[in-house]
Amino acid sequence: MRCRNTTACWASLIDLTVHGDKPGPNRKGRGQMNLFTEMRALVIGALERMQAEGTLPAELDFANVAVEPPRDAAHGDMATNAAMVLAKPAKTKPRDIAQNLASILAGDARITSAEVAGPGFINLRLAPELWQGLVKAALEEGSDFGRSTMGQGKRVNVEYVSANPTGPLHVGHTRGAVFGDALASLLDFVGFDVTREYYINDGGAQVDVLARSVYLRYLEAHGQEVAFEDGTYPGDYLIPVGDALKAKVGDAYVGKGEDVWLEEIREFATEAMMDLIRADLKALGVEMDNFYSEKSLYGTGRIEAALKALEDKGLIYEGVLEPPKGKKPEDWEPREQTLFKSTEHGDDVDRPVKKSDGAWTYFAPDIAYHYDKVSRGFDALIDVFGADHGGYVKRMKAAVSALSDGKVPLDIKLTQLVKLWKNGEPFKMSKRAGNFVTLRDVVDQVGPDVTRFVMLTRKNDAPLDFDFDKVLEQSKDNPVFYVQYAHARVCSVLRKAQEAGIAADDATLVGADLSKLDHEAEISVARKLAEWPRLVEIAGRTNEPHRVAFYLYELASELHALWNRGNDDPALRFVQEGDAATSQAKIALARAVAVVISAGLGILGVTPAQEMR
RNA sequence: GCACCUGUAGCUCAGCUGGAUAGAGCGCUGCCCUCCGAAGGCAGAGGCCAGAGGUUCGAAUCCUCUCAGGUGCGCCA
Repeated sequence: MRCRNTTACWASLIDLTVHGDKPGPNRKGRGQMNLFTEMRALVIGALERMQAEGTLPAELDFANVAVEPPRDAAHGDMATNAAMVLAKPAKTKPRDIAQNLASILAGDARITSAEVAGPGFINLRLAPELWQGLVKAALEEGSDFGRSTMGQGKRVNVEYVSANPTGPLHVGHTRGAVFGDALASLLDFVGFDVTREYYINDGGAQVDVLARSVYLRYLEAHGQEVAFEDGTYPGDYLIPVGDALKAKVGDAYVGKGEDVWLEEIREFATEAMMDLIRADLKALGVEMDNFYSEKSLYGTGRIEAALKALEDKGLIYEGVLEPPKGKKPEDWEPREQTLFKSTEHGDDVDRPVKKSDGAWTYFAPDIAYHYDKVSRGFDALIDVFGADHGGYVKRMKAAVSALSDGKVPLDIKLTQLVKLWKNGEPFKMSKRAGNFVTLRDVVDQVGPDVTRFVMLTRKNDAPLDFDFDKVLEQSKDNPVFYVQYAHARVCSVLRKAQEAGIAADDATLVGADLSKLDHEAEISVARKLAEWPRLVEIAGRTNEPHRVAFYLYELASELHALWNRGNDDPALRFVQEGDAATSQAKIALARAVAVVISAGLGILGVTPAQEMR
């Protein structure tokens, strides 16, 4: 196991060895079908037999023994590295182990061939019955096919969006929202108990600015001329808030000083903004389990309690920080501040928790918030930040490490910028100017499904180009369309079967004679289907939902390829006129693809299309 | 100056706790669609995985250094 620093390691949370030996019941009580873990169990069993026979030493660690899909399909269906991994500890040549192991494996009914290749790989070919069984399992388990118990029901808190309640969500937030939401769904799918959370930054100076901006709109609503100077939010979205305030309090605040209205307007405006944000999220299909208010930390002793916890560990002191080396602020002068000794938990410098005037820094409530998350008993935490917050990763991890005594891992995922394009021109946004591109702008134009899928077609830490024209294009160049089209084609096949008088409901298909599925082109699709349970575990282990999107593209590609083969070879078409039994077997395969696409899109939060127009 | 992220085909990007001859789409080249499933299909060319060392049976992947780009660096959240 490899951990980057002394803080708790995310990977340590889950047992990294694949445990498919005994398929445990999932939440619906159904068995789990994962051919890779099944074959790995077979390999391990064979190795143990070799130990019993004395051809392998008794004391061996099988943790690194893997059964994987080969890169080149010509190598077979699956490959194991067992011989190479074990050669050294067993003090034997890889090929000797491999020969022995291969002959044992070849004796199993599920294996049609086991060949030693390359430096000591064993390439396995699986009996057709296994692929047929897999298709059947996919149909039986439906949307639960691929669901894993890897997370062991451990509780994970995923915090995402957490935009300041000062305006509507913009495109950058959209990516964070989609990413966080898909990640949460993914973790749920692999067996974690997930809480989706939004941290409302309603305690800082920015909500005072909001209140003053709303006050200006309020005066405007009373017919006054107002000027939006620097340091106010000039966006139009505050006009209705000013109107609403007028409707609520009449002219009670007109001509009055801040001491009269600031606090109340702040409350009013923040609530209005959160309503706006909640509506934005809903339009995107994001639903939080919990909204956590920063303000609730102030005046309740909770920040003090969190800092006390650090102090009790000897991690708080009064000191003076060194100025930054390269870019020295003009007005730099040494000041004594209250500091958190984050360097003891992997940070580069200690961080201030109090400003020079004695007020808390923004970091203090963040510490308290994460302390609260730890106290609520989560086994792991995930924060999704914009890439511009990359500088806070280490200090946040340090804080959580200190507060949980290294027991609760915190993974922080950064989402990179989204570049918008339209008509070949880049779209610019500027929150200050008040004319930024909002989440609504995007969702209204292309819909939530396209928005979500496209946002996940790139790794979270890579910049993303979002082209309004291209994402709506109905062609193979557009992954959204390509995947949706595959699902729609299956739906079309089902409709066609019905027209031909062939029963194609799932109950019938499960009972179909799948032994008819023996063509290489069909097995190829089943082989890709078999990767699904494995893929979601990898994606869940790395907290990378984009892998699901890429997999779905590959799976769709397999279906399209089979469909195209049907153009040339009528025997490969799904609906075989006048032959219900054969049709049902082929349709079962297609339907299994649709089931997985549907489940995968479900994780991404995208609705599968029944038909394309 | 320091930290983090990024560097893979002409372009945009995948690449599995390290695995075999590094993949996809676009673009390019060639072939195929009068009709039954072409909002296309098939095939091909195209790579010093930024560079240099190291660890390993094995490195795009792990470690060190260098180069290039991005982001961030107390009294802003």
